Amino acid sequence: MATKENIPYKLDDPSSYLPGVSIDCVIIGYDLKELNILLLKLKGSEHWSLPGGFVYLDEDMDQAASRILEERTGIRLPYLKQFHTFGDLNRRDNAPFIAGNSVLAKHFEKMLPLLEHRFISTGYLSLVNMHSSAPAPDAWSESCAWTPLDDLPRLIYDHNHIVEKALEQIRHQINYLPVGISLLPEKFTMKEYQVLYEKILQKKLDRANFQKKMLKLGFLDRHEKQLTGGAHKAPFLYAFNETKYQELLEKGIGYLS
Amino acid sequence: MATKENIPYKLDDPSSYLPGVSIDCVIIGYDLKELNILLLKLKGSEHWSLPGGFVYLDEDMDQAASRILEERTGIRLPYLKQFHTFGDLNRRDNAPFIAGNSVLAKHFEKMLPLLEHRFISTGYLSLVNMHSSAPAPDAWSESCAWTPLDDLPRLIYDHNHIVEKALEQIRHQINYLPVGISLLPEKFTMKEYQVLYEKILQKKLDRANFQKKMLKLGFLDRHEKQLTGGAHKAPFLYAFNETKYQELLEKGIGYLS
DNA sequence: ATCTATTGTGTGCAAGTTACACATTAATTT
DNA sequence: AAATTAATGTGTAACTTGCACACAATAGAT
Repeated sequence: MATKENIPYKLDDPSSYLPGVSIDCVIIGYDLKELNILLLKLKGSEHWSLPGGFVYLDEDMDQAASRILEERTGIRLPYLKQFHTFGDLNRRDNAPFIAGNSVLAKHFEKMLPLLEHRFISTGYLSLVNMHSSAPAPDAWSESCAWTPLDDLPRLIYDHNHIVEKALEQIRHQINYLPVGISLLPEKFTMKEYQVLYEKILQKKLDRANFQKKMLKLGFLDRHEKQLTGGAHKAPFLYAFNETKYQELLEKGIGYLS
Repeated sequence: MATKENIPYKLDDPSSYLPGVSIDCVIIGYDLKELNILLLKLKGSEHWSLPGGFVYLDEDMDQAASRILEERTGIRLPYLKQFHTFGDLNRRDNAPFIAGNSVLAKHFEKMLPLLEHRFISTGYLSLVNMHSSAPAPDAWSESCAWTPLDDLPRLIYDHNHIVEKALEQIRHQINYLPVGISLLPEKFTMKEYQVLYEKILQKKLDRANFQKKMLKLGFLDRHEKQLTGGAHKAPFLYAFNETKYQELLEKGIGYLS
């Protein structure tokens, strides 16, 4: 596999890359308040984008997705799930960062041939714990930050569309994705777990039935109660039994529609 | 949209195409006996492949899928569903048709630059009535034929893998795909409908429950009985009420797992 | 000691799933 | 022409799941 480390000279050489094909990563995090997405702001520009990049000539696309994410954000995820390929002719229409950005232009002058010609993009998806990883911008980017999904800015290219498709995918596949174990801290209350589902599915769930359903599935270990949470009965803390969770995930977990 | 008709000169000019990106079509048919897939055999070669091709520089990928299918097989389908993109480095390893095929080499001599360099492929899927369309091979192909899925030959490149992924997709999405209306003749017996589901899901279903379930959904119109079917009670013939079927399809129809 | 807000569990009913049973009937056999 | 055969159409009982709401338990506030 080609990486920044073992073949560093390749980084800004367009002939090292497969032309016409790029990858964009939709990385979703959760801070117990709202869903967030990892975005980059290009240097000398006010425009945000998904962390993306091109595929090396001697590299599988799935590997490229992990490498690109790590290079651009510092976050290492061994497994990203491909969800859709975006190939509309006009997908790069909204590219305000290219023209008239001298700071940026210098930075990837050499890469311009790749960027100027049409390329498609394959979207990759992952759910991560926001607090277990510290995003860091790469050389092209001014910042790399978690952004609330409800408050998404206008992104470059068709990246807003890519995010929408990713969220559709998550909603549709929620029973087969490790939403709980990926997005929650090690220990959490049932309420917190439920609210996560409500944020993803964008609808209210019945508290009593949610609790019974998840407990019945048997992948949650109950721990001690968390006190000083307010003037009311204290909730138990729960944690995932990772083995059982992964087993059940293959058959589908939780709320269907 | 670019087509063979309005810009014919483009056909074998590599510079008309987006490099690095191809499309392969998985077209599934059913003859009331078994599931079939549409394959091409290249001229002067014993090797079969999926109908595929490259994307014009001025063409959306979704449009390209329809155009490619029509150019290569004569079958016109306005809508094909993208299901996965195949980007492994070694996906074109099995390419026995390139070396030492003089008949073929002459035919797309000009296209060799596109074929020689690495390209990824996006798989597109459709379900069609085998008997309502007559496949015809293009200039590069010796034949274009329906082939039983149980009896699939070794295909070029990673095309066997692409077919597997497509079938996975069909099984997984069966409740949201128009399997019945696409694969059955206008009128059919409940048994025939059930066997189709059994072929796709690769498991036996309970006859009585299948019948009641499908009837209860209300998208089947019952017609006269078909006689002379054997020494037993004659079955009714059914037909789809297309409006109701499409309505219900969005919410999901039929057998889940 | 009482109140408050939230948690954990129980209950009833509707709906769906699953596995059979049974009556019906077109064509074949006798 | 009557009996037989084999598959169809429908019924039913046991079980599970989904859904709405009730109620008791309780940590901290008053």
